Amino acid sequence: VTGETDAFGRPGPAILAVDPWAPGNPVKGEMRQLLTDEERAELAALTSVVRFKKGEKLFRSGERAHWIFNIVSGVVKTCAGDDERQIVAFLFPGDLSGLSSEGIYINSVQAITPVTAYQAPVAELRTRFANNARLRQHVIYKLFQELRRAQYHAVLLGQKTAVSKIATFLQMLEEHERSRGEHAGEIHMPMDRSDIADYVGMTLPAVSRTFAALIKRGVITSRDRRHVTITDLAAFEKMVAVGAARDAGLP
Amino acid sequence: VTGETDAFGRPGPAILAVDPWAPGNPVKGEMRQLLTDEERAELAALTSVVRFKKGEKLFRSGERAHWIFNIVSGVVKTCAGDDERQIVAFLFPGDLSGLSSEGIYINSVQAITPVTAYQAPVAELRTRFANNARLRQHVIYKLFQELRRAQYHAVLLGQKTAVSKIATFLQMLEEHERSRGEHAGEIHMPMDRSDIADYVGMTLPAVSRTFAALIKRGVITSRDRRHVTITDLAAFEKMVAVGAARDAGLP
DNA sequence: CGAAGGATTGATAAGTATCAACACGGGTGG
DNA sequence: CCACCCGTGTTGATACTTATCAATCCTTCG
Repeated sequence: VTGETDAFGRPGPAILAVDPWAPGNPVKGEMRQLLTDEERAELAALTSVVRFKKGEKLFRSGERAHWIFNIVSGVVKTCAGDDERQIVAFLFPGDLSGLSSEGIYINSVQAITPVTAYQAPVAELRTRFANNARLRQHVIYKLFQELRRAQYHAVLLGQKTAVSKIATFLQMLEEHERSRGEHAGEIHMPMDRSDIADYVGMTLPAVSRTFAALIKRGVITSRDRRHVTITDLAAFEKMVAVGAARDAGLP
Repeated sequence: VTGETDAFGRPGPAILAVDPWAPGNPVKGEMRQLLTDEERAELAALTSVVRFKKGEKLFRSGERAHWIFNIVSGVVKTCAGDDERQIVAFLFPGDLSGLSSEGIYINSVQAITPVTAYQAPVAELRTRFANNARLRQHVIYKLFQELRRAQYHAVLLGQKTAVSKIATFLQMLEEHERSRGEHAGEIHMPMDRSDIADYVGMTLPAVSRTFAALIKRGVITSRDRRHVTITDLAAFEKMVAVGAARDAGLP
């Protein structure tokens, strides 16, 4: 294991999540690093660091689920089954990947930027689980988090108009950045238009048109294809699924 | 606590799920009761039985999350936020409900049939958690299960045509029945057309028309509004999201 | 500089949302 | 027991929106 470090310069796997039960977080909706430095060091002993180039696959649906991955840097897309046109989630640093059923991966996961990740063998992780109640608790927290994100994704997909979908998508990204203190007034989209289309349930041309429409109406401005800024917040929020972000306890 | 029993005549809370890691289940995709009789008895000591009439709400989004619910009989719908037109899941016996963020429920949950449920206080459940590693493990299994269901729901919502959505929805219900050994060649829909519309992201008239179209094409037959049978399996499967059910490891 | 993949834009047609009227069915009260 | 009534579901007509197919533009990388 090399000396891979996170954004705070600390080594070892990291799990970012909001506590599902404890009220009164310092900042509402802000995610915390759940693992202590000791736990991260302990887990680091099990794991190896792997790197993936943009476009490379971490694993495919149907393969034996030998590994759990923990994203350190970069972004990956999670596709349902092996159909790349069905994106069910984007994963960022601090997220876990490797969902399986009866020992078989049920997703295909692909890097959409250069990615660094920790890789832990499931078998050893399970024995480690047996001895570490706290770790299990943290995994539960993280799964709660993922469930909330999946629900919000469903809300997005349930929207009937293209502008609602794209606006909701942008709000997801903004809340995501905010929850990890990276909010800079500008929303960064690491994925390409085609990935956005597959995530929001639209075609690529429709996504392109919708961004153009939002810009034309003065709701957002775009520095380049991957950066947008919300310029008319009132109009923007009218387009977003009513109260969904707050109600869903994003992220 | 009264002597509430499950379908097998055993008392106490029940968690149904597929093991995410162990291969070689007796029947592929079949859910098991995760809790031992002893664990169920132990949990029963914490819980009380509650009953809800059709249409009654178990809890609302925004309320303090004091309780976790375990469905014993009946079906509930889980709505994102407090918007009843955003159904993110239907829950059946053996499922858990009470997802929260920072101590606040993020869903509104409503009975769509008469419902019996166990109700356990979160505070006590957390202390019980600390002493029972197995129980935590089971909760993790169940959350994996829910995550898979949520992903499959996203696949459904991502479908572009109405017949794909409805066919995928029917296949979800069929797989659901199959996974608990209730499959009888006929699919039962406990929810009304309006709930289906809110779940698949369509309007009520569109749902109605789509069922009519499937019947007219001879793909399904309908005994009454709540029971359908697939009569042309080949045509049916062509309408379903390609390979999604198998790939997603349903349920 | 050229090529290849990603993104935008255009024209057309298919499909669903919408609005509205009507049929059905189950429960209630006479 | 029957009639009525209200909630649920079906059906119809129209307008809007996005999927689709296709051509062009832009950008990035070799």
